[in-house]
Formats: sequence, structure tokens, C-alpha cells
Amino acid sequence: MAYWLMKSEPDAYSWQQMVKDKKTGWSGVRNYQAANNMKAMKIGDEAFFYHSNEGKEIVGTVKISKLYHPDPSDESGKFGMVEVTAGSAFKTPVGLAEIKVHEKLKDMAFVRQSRLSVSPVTAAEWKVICKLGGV
DNA sequence: GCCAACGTTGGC
DNA sequence: GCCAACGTTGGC
Repeated sequence: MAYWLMKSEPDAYSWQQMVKDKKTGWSGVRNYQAANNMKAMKIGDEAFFYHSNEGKEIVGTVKISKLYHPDPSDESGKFGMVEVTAGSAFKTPVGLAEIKVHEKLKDMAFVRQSRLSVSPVTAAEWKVICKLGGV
């Protein structure tokens, strides 16, 4: 069981939409490192849903429900996608500012590499953030 | 709206 | 295969 963090701009695809859709194909990733992370995902892995740009906070969790497969929206055929299912909504969103000053979270992969849209999360980080988020 | 970080592209 | 130019992301 592994943990991840997936970013989305609320303008493009918000948590509210995620909850409404219940599941969605995570298409549109055009970055090898992010794609590699998705390749490593297994069914049942969990990921944080992070709002970038607007909000800058983790708002909930999702579960991987379909393995990495080709992304039809990618004409080059180089990139793939996974499918995720909505998990729990945070009672209290966990903001980037809070993460950056937290002793156990400030070295998270997505803080260090802000441009990476899909990044790994350790089990310890997962626990801490879930607690902060109230789930 | 600016800018830093960083990935990608293309000329050589 | 290097590296400059350029584009994109995302925080502030």
C-alpha cells in the first residue's frame, strides 16, 4: 500500500467536481516523472487531492481504482493516466503554509518539487496529514 | 502580474 | 550529447 499526492487546479478540476463525479480519469499529465509515479500506483493506493493555485491546500483523499493505461487525450502516445475514486473529504483542509512549517511535513516531495503534479507521500506523512484534516 | 524553478525543444 | 532558448507551473 502506497500513498500519493495529486494536484489539480480548482479551475480545471475541483474537489467538489471530484465528489460529484465519484470517480474520474486523471488524464492530461504530460510530465515523465509524474507519469512514472502513476505507473507505480496500485489498485487501492490512496492519494491526497490538492488544490493548486486557488486554495493551495489538501482537501480530501482519493483511491486508485484503475491502473495506469494510455491516455487517449495524448496524441503522442507517450503518457498515460489512472482512474481515481473519491475518498474522504477533509473536515479541515490542510494548507501549504501549514505543511511548510510543520516539522514532520516540511520535507515532503511536493513541497520540495513544487511543479511535480503527482508525487509520493510517506506513510508517516499520510498519518499526520489525515489527523490534521480530521479524517 | 511577477518571477523562480525546472522540463522540453532544437540547433550545433 | 551539450546547452541556450523557450514554455509552463505554481507560489507569492
